[in-house]
Amino acid sequence: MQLVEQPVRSVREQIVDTVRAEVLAGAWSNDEPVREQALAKRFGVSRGPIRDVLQQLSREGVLIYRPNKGVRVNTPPAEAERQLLQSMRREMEIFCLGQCIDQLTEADDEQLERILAELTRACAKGDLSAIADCDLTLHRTLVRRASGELEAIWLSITSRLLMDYSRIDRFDEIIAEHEAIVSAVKQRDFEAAQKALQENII
Amino acid sequence: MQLVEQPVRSVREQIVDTVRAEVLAGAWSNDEPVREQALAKRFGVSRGPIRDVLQQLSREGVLIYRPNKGVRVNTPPAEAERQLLQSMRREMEIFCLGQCIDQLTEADDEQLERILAELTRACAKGDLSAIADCDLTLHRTLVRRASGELEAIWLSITSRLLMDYSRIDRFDEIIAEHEAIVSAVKQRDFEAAQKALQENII
DNA sequence: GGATTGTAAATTGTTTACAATCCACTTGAC
DNA sequence: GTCAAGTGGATTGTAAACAATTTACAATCC
Repeated sequence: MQLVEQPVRSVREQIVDTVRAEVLAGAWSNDEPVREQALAKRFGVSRGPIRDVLQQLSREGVLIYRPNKGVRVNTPPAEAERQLLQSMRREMEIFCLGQCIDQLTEADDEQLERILAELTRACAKGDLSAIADCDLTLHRTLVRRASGELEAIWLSITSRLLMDYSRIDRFDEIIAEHEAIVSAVKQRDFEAAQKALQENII
Repeated sequence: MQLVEQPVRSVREQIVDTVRAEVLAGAWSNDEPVREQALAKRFGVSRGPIRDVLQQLSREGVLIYRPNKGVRVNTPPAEAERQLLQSMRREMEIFCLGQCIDQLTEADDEQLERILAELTRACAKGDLSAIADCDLTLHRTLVRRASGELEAIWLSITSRLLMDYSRIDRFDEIIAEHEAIVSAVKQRDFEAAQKALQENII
């Protein structure tokens, strides 16, 4: 019998996160189509689960799907849309912060620290894919604590915003900004955490 | 060769819209699980496409998925979440209205009128499922004209908000509010349309 | 009697096979 | 030489069979 809520992510979820991180880091070409069979072979599963993965990432806006033509990497949103999405992302994260900050546990703090350490290591190595994944995961952890319902919406907004993540190169800024967030959260200082979030989401 | 953007919806999309409308109208029980095979038989397809449909509706928040246990109807969001989602929905629709109102064509006007007529007919018959579908489709049409990218996000917000649509019974108000929206849009009156939207999204 | 274990049916998850569609290239007429 | 239709390979869409998991119920033990 299972005592704690399963931290075990299904195979499909792992593939989703892996592919998303790679796309956000710019590892894939924008024009080249994504082939189902190639991914199936790479991850050692059949095309069925891969199709699920591609469908989910399409709904997130990371990939774009056209009937009978498969999927390809999506393009970043236009400036007007980007501003709207940015505004919505801020609104959501601050809401979620307010919802969850008072019921966070030490285990949550430790997890945030782990992600932060992983982010630092990824920056040191210049591993864009890992950096994108850590950045997303850190924010996502807070959102999820507030509401699993909102997580899916938040993800489809934020993924689109990070579509040009590969342009980012100021690693030191990334680390500093996320250190500020984690530090404020650990002290349960809502005002400071909110401020740190605002400055990170630009 | 295809000149206009394909108005032909795939079979899966049609099933998605049908099931969503039924769930929003309260036609399905909240506790009873949704069985893949039953749906496959009903729509005359195999389980593959049905699984795609269920996955999409789960990501929209209409259904909720648990590994190895299938899906069931989701519950409406809590009050705090509801207010956030409502605020985001308004923000999005008004943004989309501003983006699309100046490039709408007469064909768009006619489509809006058709949906409005369908909505009126559905209200006369008291067909909750059709009412929910028409309501959603009318707003969705405007959003889609502005941006296909935003449509998916908007849908996952609005579907959750309409999860307790079945409570609605003031059919005359529904008709009046949507008539106001369509009327203002047809006159390309942004201010009036914005006001009508604000009053409809409460 | 109540709890626990074992078993069979039902359901989901995955794979495999096949049909439909698309795409690039060839072929042929003009 | 250019453009059109045809053709073969590749890719996606669907269906059906198989494996893994869950669920309900019966049998067993204390």
